[in-house]
Amino acid sequence: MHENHFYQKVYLTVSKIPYGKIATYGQIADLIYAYGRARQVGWALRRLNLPSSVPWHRVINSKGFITMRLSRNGTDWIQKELLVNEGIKFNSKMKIDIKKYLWRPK
DNA sequence: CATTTGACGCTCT
DNA sequence: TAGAGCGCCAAAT
Repeated sequence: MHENHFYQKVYLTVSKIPYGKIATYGQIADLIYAYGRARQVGWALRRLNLPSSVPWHRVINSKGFITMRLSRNGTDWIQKELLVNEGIKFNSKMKIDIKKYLWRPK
């Protein structure tokens, strides 16, 4: 099916984010030539069965926050823990300095 | 089949 | 963390 192809491209691109770096949903969409489909990138990551070899935790929203939602069933907090383990700092508002950690693929 | 929801993000106010 | 409105569209209801 077509959407599976979309998901595979998401996973492949997310897998390229280096340790200690982060990317945004919109950035991943851009990289797979799916401009405007940031929301679907989120859907693709939500579908992963954890633990996963795909570094899903390195994708955050464009505001520099992890999207905290009850419906994530705790995976939002797991995401924070994984990022902290990679040396990523959060300020008192739980915001990440995107400029400092953003992955800039060459 | 219709409507709502949501791991998004941009513009305008 | 401003917040509302809108476009996006797969999945859930």
